[in-house]
Amino acid sequence: MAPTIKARRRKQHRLEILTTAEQIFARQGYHTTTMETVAEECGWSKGTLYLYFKNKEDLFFSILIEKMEHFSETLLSELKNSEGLEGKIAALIEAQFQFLTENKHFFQLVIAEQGKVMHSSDSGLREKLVTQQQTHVYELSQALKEGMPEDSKIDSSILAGSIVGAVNVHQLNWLMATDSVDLSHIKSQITSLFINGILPHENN
Amino acid sequence: MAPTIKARRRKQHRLEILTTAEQIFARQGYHTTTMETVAEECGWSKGTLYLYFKNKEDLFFSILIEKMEHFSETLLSELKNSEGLEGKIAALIEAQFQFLTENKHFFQLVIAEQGKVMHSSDSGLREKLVTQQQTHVYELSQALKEGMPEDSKIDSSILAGSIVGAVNVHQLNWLMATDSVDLSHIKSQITSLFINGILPHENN
DNA sequence: CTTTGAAATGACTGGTGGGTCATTATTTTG
DNA sequence: CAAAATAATGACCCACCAGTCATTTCAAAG
Repeated sequence: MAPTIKARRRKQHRLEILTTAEQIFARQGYHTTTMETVAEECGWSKGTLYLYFKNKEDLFFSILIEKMEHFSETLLSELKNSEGLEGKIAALIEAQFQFLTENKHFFQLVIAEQGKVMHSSDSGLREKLVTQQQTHVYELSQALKEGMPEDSKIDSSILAGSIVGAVNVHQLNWLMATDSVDLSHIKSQITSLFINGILPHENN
Repeated sequence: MAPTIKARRRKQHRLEILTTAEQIFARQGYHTTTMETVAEECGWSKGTLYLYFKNKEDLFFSILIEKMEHFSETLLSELKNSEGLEGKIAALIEAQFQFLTENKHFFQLVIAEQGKVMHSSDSGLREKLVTQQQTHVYELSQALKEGMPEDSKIDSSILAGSIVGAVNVHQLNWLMATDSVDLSHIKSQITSLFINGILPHENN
């Protein structure tokens, strides 16, 4: 139990760096952010960063991977607690918007730095994140499937992907918009859209 | 009429550069592509590129802006030629996938380099492209509106955005996938999803 | 064939920023 | 308190590349 105290401080420092770096990367983008800047904003010196992360890419991917895990777990638990396909879809959309408003910076990163992920020089890190994202959508689709009849003609993975994509676009709009956007309106519209399609129905 | 011959050659050269650069940017990403590489692949020398484009960003944004225009026009004309909301939605989805298969590189750029656009140092170019993208979705939503009843509860701009987003996700999957993906299956699933929602209906 | 001006070249430069490591500060241990 | 171990520092190095410009090539005109 002796290492606990030192290890704990290390974890804490690491987390501080991750949190600060996340904000800066989100604000300035990966390439225009320097390790020097991150260090300053953290209150450490540049060299110290390299005691916690192998290099700039490692720092960047650590942010994405660790937060993505949290995000994924949150969504899945919401899905499991909801009944029926309609309920699950509503919960999925709701949870994504909820997470967005609490984690603006993270979403800015995910959306803006897709290219950084695709063209990373560290194939190990890239693979890890890509796999994680695929697993994420797969698990969503499995959770949705639980609410679907056996003989449904709907491909649950396409459904999951479509919902994620539709939500993403509006999240991006919201993040970039200068004027205010009514998120709850968007939320209910999308939900109704996926449940009812364009056919005239009673609205929620 | 004397300048025509020279001007035409210039246009032609410019286009060759744009086309080649598009491929390289798509393959390697913006930041890992050097002007030297572009020049080599074009069969020109580096200095020559600067006779046609002010700088690297100008080259990059020119690709996006000029092709986006083409893309937008194509979609709109397809929408105008389709009857009814269902027809328009089907046409929109169809046209996007069609354009995708004919312009892989362009979509890779659009998806991967969102961050480059957001964090560009040239605010003029950035504004221009962002406005263009907003206009694009707005025009799509107006075109969809033509097929909608006056009193519809559906917000056409949210509908347009959602379709674009849903399609994007699957396009991204297709672009990154190592194994083959059945695009036509995805196409018909998405179409049916937006028209019917998740409710059991007769399928197309 | 010569002249003239536009087009093309590519060696060179200057700024940048990731990553290192010898040195210094701090903490722990004996 | 001293010695040893650990943490933190930041000046420095160097690879990289966008952009330049003096020089050369080419083509058209006379």
